[in-house]
Amino acid sequence: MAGRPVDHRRRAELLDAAVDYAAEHGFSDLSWRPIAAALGVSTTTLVHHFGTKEQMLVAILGRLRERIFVLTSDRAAGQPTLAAAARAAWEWSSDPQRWPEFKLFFAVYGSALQAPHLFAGFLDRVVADWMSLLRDAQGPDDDPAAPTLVIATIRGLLLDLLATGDRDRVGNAAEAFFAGLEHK
Amino acid sequence: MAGRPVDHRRRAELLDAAVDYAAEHGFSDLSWRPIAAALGVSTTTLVHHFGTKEQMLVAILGRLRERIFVLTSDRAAGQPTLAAAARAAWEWSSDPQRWPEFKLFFAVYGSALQAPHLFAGFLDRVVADWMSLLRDAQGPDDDPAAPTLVIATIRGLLLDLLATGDRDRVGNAAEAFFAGLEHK
DNA sequence: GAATTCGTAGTACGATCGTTCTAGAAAGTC
DNA sequence: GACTTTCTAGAACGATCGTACTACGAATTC
Repeated sequence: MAGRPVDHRRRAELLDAAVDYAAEHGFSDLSWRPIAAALGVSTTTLVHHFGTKEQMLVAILGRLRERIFVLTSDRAAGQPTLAAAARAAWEWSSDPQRWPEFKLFFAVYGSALQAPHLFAGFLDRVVADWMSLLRDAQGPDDDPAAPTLVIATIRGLLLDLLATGDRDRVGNAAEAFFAGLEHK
Repeated sequence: MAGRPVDHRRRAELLDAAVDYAAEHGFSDLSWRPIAAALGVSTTTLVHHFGTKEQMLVAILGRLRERIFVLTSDRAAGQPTLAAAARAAWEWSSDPQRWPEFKLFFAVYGSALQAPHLFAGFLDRVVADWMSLLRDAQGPDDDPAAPTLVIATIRGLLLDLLATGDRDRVGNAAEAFFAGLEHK
């Protein structure tokens, strides 16, 4: 009865490569053939592993969100205060090495806002994940305004940084924000 | 020598209709034929007024940025303090009636981050326009950190609001931010 | 009214799109 | 080795894409 077993590792490998490709070549114009060519496989292989193109987009965006969240939460989780967690998250996120990934993140975010039916899973978790992470660092004060503000500010500053590349101005603004968080 | 004069009003009319169409149907999958059908014209007419599809995208995003900036600056300009200007900008921007326009704004923003060569004009002005607006309200204190933070926070809060629709939580966070701005 | 330019539409071309079909090699169980 | 399922590739399909070409009414100058 059994036959060849499903190779989950292979799918994960292709998915990560697809995320890298999307970060480099953009998210809005993805199509089977160029991705397949870049990954050194046939389009049939991608179709076999991901189904339809829509399903592949959902898989890419899900993996991207997971990658960013896991890496950021490694740095932000376990911090003693909300301000410390915010500072840790910012310092990791604002590294120019992360820029392609975050440009892709905001491209996906924007697309999701205009196609909520397709990207419902992304929109559901894109704020909630971070809220629960930050509220762990927040301590007994359970006012959701503070973590909401931290998420919004970090993302807004990233949008500025990615658009202008002005690390000095944006970095100073971030520092002012964290300082205000601590003296409250 | 002269012939029929160029009808600039006609182009502006079509462009505004195209922006409305993009706000309703999404930015990433725009193509001549569906837009033309929705606007009740032929694709040839659109090509005639806008040139190539890339040029039409640039025109759409330019007009969108202009529309949002003009309308917001009507409310924010002339405010006595930075906090007042920020509050005015937020109160106008967060109105659910504006959501489709801002979803399009962030979709364009995300696409621009991944195609900076195409959307350089957008990226150049998307922060600079607001900086100059807010620094007028800022008064003698010319530290760019404060207006940078205002822009980032408002945009980050909008991202949250548009993704979650949670007006209470995001509204409270906005209020906390403005209160902090005033007592500084 | 002749000449010229603009606005609009219809048609057609080649390219690319997502997807399906067919087929064979690979990796398991019995 | 027989059997079954997965993985991969190639070819082909119909649809849609951006764009160029042709043509004609509208608006203006001379």
